Amino acid sequence: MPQYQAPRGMRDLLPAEATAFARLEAVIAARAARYGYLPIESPTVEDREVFARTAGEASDAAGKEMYDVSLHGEGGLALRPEATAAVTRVYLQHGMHRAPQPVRLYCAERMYRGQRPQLLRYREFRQWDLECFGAPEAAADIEIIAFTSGLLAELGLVDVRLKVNTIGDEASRPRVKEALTAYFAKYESELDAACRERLRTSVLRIFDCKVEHDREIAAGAPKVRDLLGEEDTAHFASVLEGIERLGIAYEVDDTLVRGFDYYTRTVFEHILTDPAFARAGEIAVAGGGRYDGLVRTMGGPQIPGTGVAGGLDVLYEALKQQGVDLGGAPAADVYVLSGDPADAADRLQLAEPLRDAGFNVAIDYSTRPLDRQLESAVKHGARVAVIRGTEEARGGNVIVRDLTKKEQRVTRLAAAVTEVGRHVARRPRPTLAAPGGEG
RNA sequence: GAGGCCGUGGUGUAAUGGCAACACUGCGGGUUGUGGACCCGCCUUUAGCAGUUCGAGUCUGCUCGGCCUCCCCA
Repeated sequence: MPQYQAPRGMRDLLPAEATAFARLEAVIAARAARYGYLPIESPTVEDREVFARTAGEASDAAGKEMYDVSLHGEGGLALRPEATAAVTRVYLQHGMHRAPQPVRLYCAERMYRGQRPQLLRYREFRQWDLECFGAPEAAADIEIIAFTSGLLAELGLVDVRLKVNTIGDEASRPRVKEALTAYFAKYESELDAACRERLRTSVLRIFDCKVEHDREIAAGAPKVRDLLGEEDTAHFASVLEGIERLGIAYEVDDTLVRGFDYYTRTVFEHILTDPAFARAGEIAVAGGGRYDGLVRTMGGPQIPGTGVAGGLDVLYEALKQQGVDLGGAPAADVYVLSGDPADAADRLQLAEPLRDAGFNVAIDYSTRPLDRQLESAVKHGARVAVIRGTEEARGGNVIVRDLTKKEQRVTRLAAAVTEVGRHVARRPRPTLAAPGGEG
């Protein structure tokens, strides 16, 4: 065991995984852009209250699981456990509620929860997130769901199912709570400790309980949907109709409620169905819903919102489990070698035009014998070796050797780029200019 | 946070309480000298700290870490 290791529940992404995650994020970001969602980034650290006030007292993520941050003994800050409240803070702080609505925002950041680590559950994990502010219409919910289902399909994830439910708006909430509290109170002595606590703090979450007897009790509870007002019902009907029109498979789950108290009306989750992940609970690869009271809760005006967040770590594992090719770290295309132990500067100089031409070029810095250098180049995954400092490669010549075909050719130094190009493709180079006009 | 299982070089494995072994990888050296070969050597060792014992990788306790269940959720 090494002396130092990554903190509990946090992990390092090595080149192959780091590359795969970057590609995954790029696919999601591009899709978000296609849906008109603009990227933002926000600090890893926020005022503790941003989460504590919005998530609800029954939420562990924004309660006992929060990572408190202190500076010189002063507290009040926390590592963000979820995205929505943080993005809402950004929205309000920068006066985006006075920009043309709706405001559609996308981000992909790391989240932190001080939970006990398990498979696919880390203390530091990555989430992609879409938030749409200022759109009360069911169409916004539908689009968010469509985005997510489409994303998973685009990536090749098929072992997944969509659950949808409505929990009503804030006007219905007192009626819902009253009815459910009255029902569950009759069984209070039979409920387990956690649910007795929820009876006081967050009745709806009793539906989340996994204790068998509690589930039986919950099965007899009044359906939330039957307690809602006309507008809630109409909204939900529109959502369902919309998803159907788009050909998205779904199921209504009467007991689906989410872990944060700010949700209103629409809630949904995309659940993994592969047996490898089908444990006692269900693992959600994405989930979200509407939060029409959140902006006001945070001190802003009454502005509705709807959004979705998904775990990148979960997504990555699910795709891998399903055999989707996630690629690996791009190895160097070209390795520069030399038989001359004293030509370090020449090797460096030789690599530059190749790099400018778009090849990934690594250099063997050593003075090892040439065969060792070749062996090393192969083990580093290079496809082509460019060799100088030998008998053949003299007077402005270099050898370009295809390491796969084991064929080589002596060429003028000036023609090296062209010759290498016959064996490996140039890689596209990112630029600063926004493609397709202003971004 | 609660309960359970587990932890041997970089990786994968072995070792009735009695000399920690093997394979692969990596590094150094050699043979060869434009490659995946062969030979020699090295990688400071049983996650850490205590304890029981003549003697601990093996037994006990604590700590750290991983996995599973509860909890919670991505």
